[in-house]
Amino acid sequence: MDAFYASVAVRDRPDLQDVPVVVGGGHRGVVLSANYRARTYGVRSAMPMTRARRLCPNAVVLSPSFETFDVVSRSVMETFRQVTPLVEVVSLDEAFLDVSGSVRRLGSPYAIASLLRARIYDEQGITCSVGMAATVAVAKLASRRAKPDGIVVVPPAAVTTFLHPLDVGELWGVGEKTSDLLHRLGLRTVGDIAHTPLTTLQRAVGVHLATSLHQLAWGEDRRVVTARRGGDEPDKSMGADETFGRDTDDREVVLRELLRLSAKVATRMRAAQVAGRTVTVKVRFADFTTLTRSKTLGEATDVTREIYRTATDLFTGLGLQRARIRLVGVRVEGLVPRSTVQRQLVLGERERGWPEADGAVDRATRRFGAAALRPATLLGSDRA
DNA sequence: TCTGGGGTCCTAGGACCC
DNA sequence: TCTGGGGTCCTAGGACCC
Repeated sequence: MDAFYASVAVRDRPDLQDVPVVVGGGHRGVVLSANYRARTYGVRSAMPMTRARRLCPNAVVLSPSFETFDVVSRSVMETFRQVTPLVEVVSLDEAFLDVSGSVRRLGSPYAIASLLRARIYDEQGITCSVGMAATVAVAKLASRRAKPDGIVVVPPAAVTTFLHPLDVGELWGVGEKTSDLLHRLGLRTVGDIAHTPLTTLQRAVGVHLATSLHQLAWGEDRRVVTARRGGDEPDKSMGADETFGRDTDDREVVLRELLRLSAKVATRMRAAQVAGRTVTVKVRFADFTTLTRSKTLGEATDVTREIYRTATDLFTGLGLQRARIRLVGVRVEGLVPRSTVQRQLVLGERERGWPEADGAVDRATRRFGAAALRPATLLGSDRA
């Protein structure tokens, strides 16, 4: 989809059609999506909202509505599945389709792309762009070239001609840091990567990335499209973090936030019927430096109190003195199905304890809403 | 009022086991 | 003529993706 969140947000607001629109906001947020009008001012995704407002003071800022994005996304994916069952959902607004089996029924790949774009525009009122190639990686790059509202085909014979002039940063797996590193080494284009000895590349960016980049630079990509929906595979970790409205050095404020985040994560884990062994706490300071501390428990847990206790131990272990803290986070890794963990009986432990309390909280909030029941420490932490 | 929140994967060192 | 090799697990940090 082109500028997905922004497109959906303005879809029912014709008055905003030719106005710069930015989806994002929050007190210290970033741009989640900007329509093409806003982009002419230099506004980009992931940019701090402060900067976006400075670049484009007359932009209309809309809050994201993920429920709506989710609904639109699901229908778009269903439309894709009418063309081929081989739809690999990458994110809310992106998917790979293997249409090789649909050609006889629906015509050339180009015709299929046109059909899809027309259907999605009719049904959802938003535009999308399609890249077509014999490999997933090249199709992805082609789709970027096709934006907005277009189609780009890269036939097999044209792959290296298409790839080699591109900046190294275009390749999947090359972000800002690696791009800078490669540029410093004089490697600016995908062609440069292709013509650099693999060993040289490996010394620069590590064996794994080097091998993958070298292959991609020559258009080699063994990945196949696998029919997959978002959330098909179980999560390996679940976490939550939050940036404070303003930096804090108040230990009580931090601990309260750790409790809120622990409860949020544990609730999600119980809903998904998983438990995890490793608890990680993340702390970001006012200067944006970030550290993590983790602890692996003897057995997996989904108990709010156990996650919280581990998180506070880890935080306390840092021995911070009046540090200005910007963000804290809690993550649980090593998730396994709840049914596979057998709770160890601890000598002297109550027959009923925190796990039962969690169960009661879950049942109450299912019936009466998330605001129905919460630790007293967290009362008054929002307006509910 | 610079810089969100949800994830995954890789690297590297050290402990520990056989 | 000091101390191998292979493996797993844990921890911390970092890069990347959407």
